[in-house]
Amino acid sequence: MRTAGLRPTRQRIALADLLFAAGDRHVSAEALHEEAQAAGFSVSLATVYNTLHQFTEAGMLRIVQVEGARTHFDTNVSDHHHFFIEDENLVFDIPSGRVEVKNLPEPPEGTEIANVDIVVRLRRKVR
Amino acid sequence: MRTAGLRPTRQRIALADLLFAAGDRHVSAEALHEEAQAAGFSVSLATVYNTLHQFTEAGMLRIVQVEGARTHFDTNVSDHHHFFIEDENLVFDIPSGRVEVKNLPEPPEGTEIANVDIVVRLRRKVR
DNA sequence: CTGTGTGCAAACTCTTTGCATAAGT
DNA sequence: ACTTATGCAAAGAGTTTGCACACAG
Repeated sequence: MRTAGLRPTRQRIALADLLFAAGDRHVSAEALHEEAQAAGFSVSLATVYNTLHQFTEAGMLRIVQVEGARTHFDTNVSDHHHFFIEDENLVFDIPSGRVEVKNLPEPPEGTEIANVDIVVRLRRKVR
Repeated sequence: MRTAGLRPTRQRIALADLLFAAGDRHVSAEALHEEAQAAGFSVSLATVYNTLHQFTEAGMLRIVQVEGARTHFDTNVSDHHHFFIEDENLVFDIPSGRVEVKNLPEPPEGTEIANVDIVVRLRRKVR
């Protein structure tokens, strides 16, 4: 954290604990905020946003934009793709190395590919 | 339009004209609203939103969610994917039939794939 | 005429910002 | 002490909604 030029404040440490304790996670700012409250320490929502963005700039998180409005932050910063269950606001990784994209067209004149995002939208089976 | 159970009102007709006159288009509500104003007939932004959603439900448009916040509506309702130039808010189709996804993993127990969206994010080459 | 559509403004959701206070080093 | 972070509340962007008036059938 220090190497990223970020002061290890209480709030940042607490949020980092929540984020990186378990394996890969996908959180929205609001979800993380609630989680922090539930865990008993108070952080303002604004600070959660700030912190998430600072972590993102430091390369510790990446942003996954799977739906309008809400932004999801992913603790897995390697190159991979996502499942998304619409009705539940749930994002999770597609096991990496599995998906392969073939025949990507050349990008138009004067542009280059920044990255390729694949989102597989899921729905619950109604039985 | 009538077959979709939608009354062909002035506003709807005018918006449909703008949308379907030329080939495939990708518009945001705001962009279409401005375009209507520029074309000399007044439609309220709320009506543009309503109309776009009604057209979407009628299967005449599809929603492309490539970035946070803004929603893009696509007049090409066939199965295809998109290029997106971030800094210009520009969405356009990847020539269909070209891209192919291999090795898609099985969706988790109890879910099924609703659809697969591929967004190729582009950036302008700086020369 | 009757019912659906439109326009306006207010409400809403998610996110960002400004500024005084608090906390790290 | 000096500087950077935090918290709050207000502002902002995009979208939706409620309700009176207008218009298509």
